[in-house]
Amino acid sequence: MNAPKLNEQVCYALYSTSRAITKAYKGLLEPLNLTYPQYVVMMALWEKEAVMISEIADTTGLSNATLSPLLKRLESNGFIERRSTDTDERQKQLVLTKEGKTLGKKAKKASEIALCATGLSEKDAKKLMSLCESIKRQLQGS
Amino acid sequence: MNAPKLNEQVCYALYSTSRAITKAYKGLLEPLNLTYPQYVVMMALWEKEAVMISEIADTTGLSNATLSPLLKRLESNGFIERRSTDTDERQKQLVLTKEGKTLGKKAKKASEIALCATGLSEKDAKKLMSLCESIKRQLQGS
DNA sequence: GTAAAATAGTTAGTGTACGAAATAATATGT
DNA sequence: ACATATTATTTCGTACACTAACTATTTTAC
Repeated sequence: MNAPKLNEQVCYALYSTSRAITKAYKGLLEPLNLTYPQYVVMMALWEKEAVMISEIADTTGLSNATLSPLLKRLESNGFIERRSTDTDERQKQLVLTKEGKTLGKKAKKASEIALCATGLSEKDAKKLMSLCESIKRQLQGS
Repeated sequence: MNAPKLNEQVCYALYSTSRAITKAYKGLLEPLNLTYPQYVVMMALWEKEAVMISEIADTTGLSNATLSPLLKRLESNGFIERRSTDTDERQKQLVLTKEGKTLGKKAKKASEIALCATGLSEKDAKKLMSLCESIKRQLQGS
């Protein structure tokens, strides 16, 4: 039958590998009280400290609709605070709590273990990331 | 601050690229009445025709809990049938309907357009897939 | 031959993910 | 000035995605 085959699909390779990695991260992030998507959002915050929700949406590529409840969970876990701005009542600023900042250092170790677990050489890791970047650029453009 | 950075993470590169591709597929699969995960399951079925649910779980890496409702949707859309086996009342066999088989040919075109949209050369596509395979192997083993 | 272990699927509960509609506040055009 | 448009975020509805608990059928072990 002339139908697409699972093992020939670049897209499936990325999809399944991404899921495998998320699973591998689970054990590393659970002690930190984070899920993988929450960890992604925290990474965006560790780099910038005080940002609006839309900025996080831009840098992570996650939709506002996804972020809204996720950020509430991060807040109720005590990692961030959401305060509205003085100048514009619509936008909300995200600020790391002391606990949220501390988390950054612990997470550093988790990310190193995870990279190790992939078994990638530094060169392969770089290659993989550049291929991914090129795909994203291409898809954005079209 | 000594925290992990988004753009240095192989894992995030895969995670975000996979999401970008799924989004790109959306427009291609919508006319076929399929979501991306449903399309993945259908690919597994187009290769083997009559299989048990656990086999699909093995080949796709999706959990039974994920597959159970997804297969119900595929059934209610008329692409597959789920019948229980004579020999073992527990297991259910998945069989493609005529419509389900026809879908394979239409999907072939969608998958080609999607691969094109990534902008990858054949060589890069192969490289990417082999890197992904190596990561999955490594994570499975540990 | 029957109690206990194993197996195949489903269900429950939590947390993404997204598009589209809703809400609320600010900016703009006349 | 004030109706209209724009912007920032939330809510709604649908569909994954996973672990753990449950149900229902075999196996197996004694």
